Amino acid sequence: MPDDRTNKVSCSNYTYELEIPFEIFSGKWVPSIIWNLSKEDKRFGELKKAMPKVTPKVLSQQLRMLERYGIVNRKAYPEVPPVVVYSLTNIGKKAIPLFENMNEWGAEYLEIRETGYHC
Amino acid sequence: MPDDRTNKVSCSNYTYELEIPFEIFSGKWVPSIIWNLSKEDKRFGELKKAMPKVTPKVLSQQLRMLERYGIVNRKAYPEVPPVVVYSLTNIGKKAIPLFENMNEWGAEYLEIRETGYHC
DNA sequence: CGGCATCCGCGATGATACTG
DNA sequence: CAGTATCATCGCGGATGCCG
Repeated sequence: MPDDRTNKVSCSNYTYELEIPFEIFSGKWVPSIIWNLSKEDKRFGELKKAMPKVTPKVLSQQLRMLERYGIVNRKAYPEVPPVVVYSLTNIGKKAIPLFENMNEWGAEYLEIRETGYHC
Repeated sequence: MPDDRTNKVSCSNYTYELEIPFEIFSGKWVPSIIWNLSKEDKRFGELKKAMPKVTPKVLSQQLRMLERYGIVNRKAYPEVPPVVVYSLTNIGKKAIPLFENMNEWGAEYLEIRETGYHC
């Protein structure tokens, strides 16, 4: 987690910069969140609808965490009922290609390991 | 975890193939393991030396898991004292670019977020 | 609608000691 | 050298309920 006051990750606690994305993206629902937001900005309820198996509490938690990390923007409109729109920040958007590559690798992995395997 | 008998991940339990790499690479020390093995094959003790903060138990656990997923090869030579060499499989090697990209993104992230930040 | 407060279980990780 | 055995811990994530 980022520092409480600065919301920044500490500089020197890593052996490789590699550990930073693994720390940031390690939440159970983070990949799905970013995957969804990469297509379009979404309201809390829309995200929730796209991810039926996550509870609101945990979804909210992970969104807040991503916000502190500077990966997502949270924009709240003070209306009744409330409207809250989440979007990816610039650095967040720069992570999208990573996720696309991961997705490709995942497909390749399945292909290699599941060939001839009845599903 | 892979199926007990086939050691294969199930075909249909994923919303996106994206979830597969996140499942496989989610172990706390997995990034370091793969990062190390991407440079050269290594014996258990060499890996342990390169990762001072992991206990042998957990290192062994995560190596076994990666072996079941088909990411690493384990080659044991029946000598005294024993020699065990770990290496990346083909599909494991195909993940190296992903890790390099993650590393780059991590560096970029630090640069953006830590500019002007005293470490 | 978009949360937060509270309680809780469990799996992943860690510490320590021991072994073929 | 390359692990296993045992026990302890700890925090993520889930369930439920309430609120502005």
